[in-house]
Amino acid sequence: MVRIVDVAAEAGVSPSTVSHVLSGKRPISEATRERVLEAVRRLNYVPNPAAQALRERSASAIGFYGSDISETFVARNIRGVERVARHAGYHLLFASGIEFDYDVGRALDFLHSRRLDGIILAFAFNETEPIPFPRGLDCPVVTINRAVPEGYHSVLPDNRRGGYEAGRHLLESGATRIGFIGGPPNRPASSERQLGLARALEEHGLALEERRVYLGDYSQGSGVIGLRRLLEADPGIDGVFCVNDFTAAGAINAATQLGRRVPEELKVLGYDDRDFAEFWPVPISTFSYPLEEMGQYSAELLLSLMRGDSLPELTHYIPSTLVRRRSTAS
Amino acid sequence: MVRIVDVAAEAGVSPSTVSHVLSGKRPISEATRERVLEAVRRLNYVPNPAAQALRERSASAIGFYGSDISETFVARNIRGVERVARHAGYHLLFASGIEFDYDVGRALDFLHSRRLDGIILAFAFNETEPIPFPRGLDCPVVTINRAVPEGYHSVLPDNRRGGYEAGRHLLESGATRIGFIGGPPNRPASSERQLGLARALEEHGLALEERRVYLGDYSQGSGVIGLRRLLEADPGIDGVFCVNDFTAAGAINAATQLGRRVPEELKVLGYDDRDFAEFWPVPISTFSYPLEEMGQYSAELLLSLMRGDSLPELTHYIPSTLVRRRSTAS
DNA sequence: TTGTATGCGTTATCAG
DNA sequence: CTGATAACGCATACAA
Repeated sequence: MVRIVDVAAEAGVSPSTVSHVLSGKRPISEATRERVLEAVRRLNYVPNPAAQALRERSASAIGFYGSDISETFVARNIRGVERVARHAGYHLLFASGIEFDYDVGRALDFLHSRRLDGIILAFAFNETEPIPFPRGLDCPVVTINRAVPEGYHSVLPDNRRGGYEAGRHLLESGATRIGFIGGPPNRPASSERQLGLARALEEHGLALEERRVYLGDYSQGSGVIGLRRLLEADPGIDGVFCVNDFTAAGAINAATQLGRRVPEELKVLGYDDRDFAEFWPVPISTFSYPLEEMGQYSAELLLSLMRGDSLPELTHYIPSTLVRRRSTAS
Repeated sequence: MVRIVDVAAEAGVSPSTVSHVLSGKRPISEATRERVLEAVRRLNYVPNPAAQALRERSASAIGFYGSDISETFVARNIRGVERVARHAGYHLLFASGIEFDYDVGRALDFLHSRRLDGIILAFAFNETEPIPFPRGLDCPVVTINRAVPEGYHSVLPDNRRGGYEAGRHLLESGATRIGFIGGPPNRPASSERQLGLARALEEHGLALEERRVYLGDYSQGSGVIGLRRLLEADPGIDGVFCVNDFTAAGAINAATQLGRRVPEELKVLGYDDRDFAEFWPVPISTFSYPLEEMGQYSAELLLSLMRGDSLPELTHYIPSTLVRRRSTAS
């Protein structure tokens, strides 16, 4: 492996000159500069990152913890993170929750043992549960899609607003007896969307009636069952907001089987903009997240923190965007 | 940050003793051993990885290049890789193709600059194109889902066999006039599945007739168009093998619109086992890949290579598994 | 504008 | 069984 001294010898200068040429941290005469750069090129010199890290007390690396990388949303976050990180000269060290039995504490210890300059934690939507959260970390941390008690900065989708816009959209498309098929009651993503929906209805002088709410488990199956239950409770329902596209797909399937035409007799609105939403037999109206942007934003946040900036707001809400398709056409 | 000398002081021994206790590379008396371990615990000592890397000439890190991490398949590969890598004490450095405009060479240079001990390249299925492949790397490399000219080891799905089994399955479920909706002609995944299908038909005394083949672009839309074309060319078609589930979904949509009942009048078989295949209005029979296992296997391969083993076969085929659902029920 | 010398924290060689 | 010491490759404080 070629070292800085080799380059120095080749260029006929001292190692420190080579170092300074490369870092630009002190003035160098154009002549020697050229010579050094030429030598670097000729020998194909790349600084040894371990030596740099040892010397600089910084690995130039950011840790990315993805609770479940095989979940598209987490995977898309990482793209945004990567773009910003690499641009700033940082590498990404990867750790997934699955390998640590979703024990964030252990995963963080692991990342931490690598002396990273910062850590980003990206969580899947609809995820299983509270975070058994870590002890004191001595590097900046930003979380995506999960607010964390201890006051770390987090980047979150604005679920409340999404739910509100869902309500507005269903009302605008002509529905008046509107139901909700959600996830388990303890999941913020679901309950906040429900709250948003309720507010939109209230503003319109309507209530989100108890009997028109079914809480399932985010699955397609709970869309099927949920829709049946809702129609039993109130056969006049003409619009359903589903907590995600899986549930919406199930609801549409069930509606079709029961002979209710979507969207003519029943509007169905999903969330997440999964790939299949676009080409479902009845294309599903839904909300899409700016997932890469969320990754990007969180990385920018982290870089600020790493620079020592102290940023005021700890929670950063990112809006989702309504995607209009046939399932809610009026 | 606590260093090895601190631990040594705390335990009343020399740094070298601490090092040896931790590495187990030379005999240590039980007494000092205990004392050292106790000190390590008390001070919460973690060796500085940069110093280790500098000294050991190895970063204990593996590079993972994912051509497109937001593609579920690549994402699931990484899980298998991670499991094996971490178990062997390696960390994962991440780089995605998108950030390098899919220029594998540049991405590899990047990873390489980190002096990694090995590199895994995972490619998406159905991907855009030939690999502009890298110059001489001085560390072991294994690719997933893409054979590479220069003789690197690669782990590939057995598409030929998948196509063959698709043909057998369609025949067994009663179809005799069987068509194929594929991807672009230059994609090995598609053409190999087609070849496998053709062979299964031939063994049965049937031919995969030209007019019963439509080559699209892997999308849902090409399933729609493809099925129409196929039915125009031969209204008697009673079975279609689609190159993936998107295409199969489109084919089912089109069939339904044309009044052909699936599976009663037409069997449709997909590939990939996408999430929606399971709950498509007509659940889609398909093939699932052992994606994590492929990741695992490639990591094991890489570790062997890193140990200096020289392994004979360069290409390792992994079979996919038929998943029987309603779309091909007899 | 350039060069010399030191230390980052670890491991391993050599001596005891 | 244990300890002192050198070296890994770099960046910088200091000297010129």
